[in-house]
Amino acid sequence: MLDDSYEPLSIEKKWQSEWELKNQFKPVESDKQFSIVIPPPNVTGSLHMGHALEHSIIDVIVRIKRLQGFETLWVPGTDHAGIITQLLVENELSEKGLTKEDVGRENFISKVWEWKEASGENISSQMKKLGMSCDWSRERFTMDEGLSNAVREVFVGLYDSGLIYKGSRMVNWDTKLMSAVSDLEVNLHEEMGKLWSVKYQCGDDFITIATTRPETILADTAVAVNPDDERYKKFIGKSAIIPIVNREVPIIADDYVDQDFGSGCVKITPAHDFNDYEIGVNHDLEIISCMKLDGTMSDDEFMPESYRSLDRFAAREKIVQELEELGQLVAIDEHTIQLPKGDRSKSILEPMITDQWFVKTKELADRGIAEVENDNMKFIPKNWEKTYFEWMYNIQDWCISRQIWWGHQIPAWYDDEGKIYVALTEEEVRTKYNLSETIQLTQDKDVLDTWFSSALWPFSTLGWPEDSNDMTKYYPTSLLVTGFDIIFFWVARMIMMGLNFNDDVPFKDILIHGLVRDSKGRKMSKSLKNTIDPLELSEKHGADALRFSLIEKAAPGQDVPFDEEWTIAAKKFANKLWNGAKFVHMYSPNDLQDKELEEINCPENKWIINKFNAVLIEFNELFEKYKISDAYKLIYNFIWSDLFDWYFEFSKNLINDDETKNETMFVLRSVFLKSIKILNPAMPHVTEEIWSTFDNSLLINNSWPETYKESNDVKSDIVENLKEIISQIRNFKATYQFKNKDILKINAKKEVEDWFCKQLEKIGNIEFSQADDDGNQKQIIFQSGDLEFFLFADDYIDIDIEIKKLNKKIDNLEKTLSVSKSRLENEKFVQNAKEELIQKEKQNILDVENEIKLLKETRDQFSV
RNA sequence: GGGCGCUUAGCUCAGUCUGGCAGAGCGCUUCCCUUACAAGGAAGAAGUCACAGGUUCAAAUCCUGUAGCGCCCA
Repeated sequence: MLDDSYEPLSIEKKWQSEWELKNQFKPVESDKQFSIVIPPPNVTGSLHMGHALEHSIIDVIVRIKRLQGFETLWVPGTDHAGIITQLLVENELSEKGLTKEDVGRENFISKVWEWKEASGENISSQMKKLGMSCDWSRERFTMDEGLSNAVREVFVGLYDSGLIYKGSRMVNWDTKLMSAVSDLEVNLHEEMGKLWSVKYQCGDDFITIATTRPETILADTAVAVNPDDERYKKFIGKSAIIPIVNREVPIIADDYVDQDFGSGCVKITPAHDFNDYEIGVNHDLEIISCMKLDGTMSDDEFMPESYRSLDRFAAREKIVQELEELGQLVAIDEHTIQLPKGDRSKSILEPMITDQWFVKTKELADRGIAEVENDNMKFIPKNWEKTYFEWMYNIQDWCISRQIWWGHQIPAWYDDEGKIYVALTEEEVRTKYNLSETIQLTQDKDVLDTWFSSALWPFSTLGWPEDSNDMTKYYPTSLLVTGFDIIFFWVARMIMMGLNFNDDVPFKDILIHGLVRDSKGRKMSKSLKNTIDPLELSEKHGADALRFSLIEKAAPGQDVPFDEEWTIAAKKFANKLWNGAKFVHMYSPNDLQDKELEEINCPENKWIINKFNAVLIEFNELFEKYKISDAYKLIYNFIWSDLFDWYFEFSKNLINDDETKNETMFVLRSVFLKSIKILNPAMPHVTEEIWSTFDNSLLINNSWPETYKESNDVKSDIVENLKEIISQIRNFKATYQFKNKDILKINAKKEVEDWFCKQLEKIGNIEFSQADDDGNQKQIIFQSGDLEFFLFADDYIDIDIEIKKLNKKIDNLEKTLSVSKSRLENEKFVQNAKEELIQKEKQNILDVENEIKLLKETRDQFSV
């Protein structure tokens, strides 16, 4: 039996261990499969609201598919988050006064693994507390042996087919991490900076350039003007002298120069700016670097000694000062600049020319585009495919090497002369390239971008490159659920890799969810102190409540401005279910016989069954379209209003009557339990607990409910009229300050069936009276459909108030009537509108006219 | 500069694809501890569907434009 009150925490714990113990999260063999991989959270992370939302959506889908009889697999796991994890362990070391260089690469890596063993289970255990039904036996980590093999295999495969190359290119360089980072990991911050105007000598004349980065003047190798700029035409082809280093550089013409920006004349520093680099290459300029990888000025010969090894920002101040002393600083203006900062380190990034590994993306992207264009993969909502296309059409080669230690070390080896050999292992290199044992080989020190291994996730987690059973069964996966913020980082790359190595898409549907924001719609961030801890919420209100409150609000692609009120409301709903279950037990004993629908005779029972059918059908349709929030709002309203508020009340009266008792007990229990089933994927714990008090089986592996055989009996429609009459009576009572339990004496205008009278008497708290209507007494009328009831007004009310109320109603109805009439009077409407609609309009006029007539009669008799 | 969204009740949002009398939850007001449930029940108030044009018999919905807000990419 159920406890008196609903206490989520204890039942949630109980069912979580029960399900796992009974292996309920593993796929059960079937002829149809549903598979999904988790977007792997960072191993360093802890669960935030975004995860809670994403996982709740996935879990609902997974649990529904499971109930629908699919062989359902949800693979969990985490990624190794190269940069963050390394920083984290470095910080731990620095507390002991050590650097990673002090302990050495090998020791450092084992320290990271130690950390992972100790703290890497955080997210998974938090997910378990929320009841996520992943197959934990298949949990994966991107640094696992199998996944590392997949990474090497893919690297070698791409290299051998010419899709990976190594080259000296300008990349975004993080001077703090001492590593390259990807274009995507650059965040531009708009900040107030300065624009310095500096004049360079040019023969006897001067030419003034404008720059936001004066410290790079030391590496200038040209000055550029726009070829159409009349002011500077005479300078083109001449040379200018770079101050301080006194380097003579050419003055070139290039369309890139904006005549209206600054002086219309720019310095060109190919080694320190992406645009300048391109110009440098086009004009065959000398490329000189003035900065070392750690962001201090270089020690090269040309560098004045006082600048050598000076930090880049100190160098800026010094050079400005020196230019001023030289009289070459013309002006300093305020200027907003876009500062590129590292996504992880937050330090200001520096464009640097370095040797890096790249994936050639064009060819891979073309195929990824085609597969979405031809609908082999669908974005939901569809408009996100534009974002995807936009990026894929303009894709740049992907810099995949990182100069850090934690990650997949690149499977490339060099001989003494620096020649590159690529294979899975050193041994294979020797075989593949036929190298003798005497040749010394050293492996590339760099590791791969974490996203490189994440890109393989939908197949590396299924055992690829081994020819595994899981691969055959579960690839391509059915669905990916993720946020729009990683369409580029992750989704696009998975698509490219999946297609290239498996000749098939990695997933068929891509369901995009929004961002969880605070209740005012602001992004959640630590600095705003508006973050919410999902685990805390779950402990306060229950995991079911948290899950339901997220599910109910998460329309595809829409942001979720979250409010704890929702979770509180969802907990109230769970509590309501709890009490509803107690009600069902009380009115319907457990040893009940199953009944066929043909034996159901009561209109009230038919009514709830028809309602349920309609709800289930609509729920299924919404679910197929991934409109999960709408689907659960629908069942929520059905359970609370139709089932609990109305049907439970009807059923009390039916069960009190021996004739209608048995079938009602059956319908009550059956509709309740089917509803619980639909709810189960969203609120798995409380529904399982309730189920367990009715049935010995588990709900989690039960089957998805089916509709009852349709009952077309129009009598069940009269239940709607009954509800309306009851509402009108209650409204009357509320208006005139009667207590609900005050019994009103009501007359029926014409004969109504017994069942109807009984329900009306009990639920409406009225009593039928046979009082004669002599036609002279004022009446209050309750009317719905063609049913009419009345009471004698003088017995109960203030006539004036009632007249005002009636007039308001009549006004409203007349408005409606005139709309309908004007339509029908409109020839074009009659010609163009569907016949069905015209009929509906005609019927509507009759109904409304009738209603107005009644109201007017009532009013007129009051006015006498 | 390019792209994508959003603007509907006090709040948060459905509804827009596929045109047919404006919806939900929360909040608010009033009444009620009625034997499943006060974590509850009943009743009620509340909207120029951002604005301006257009198409149509009919527009929150389709088209054009404007304004405000947000996000992404340069």
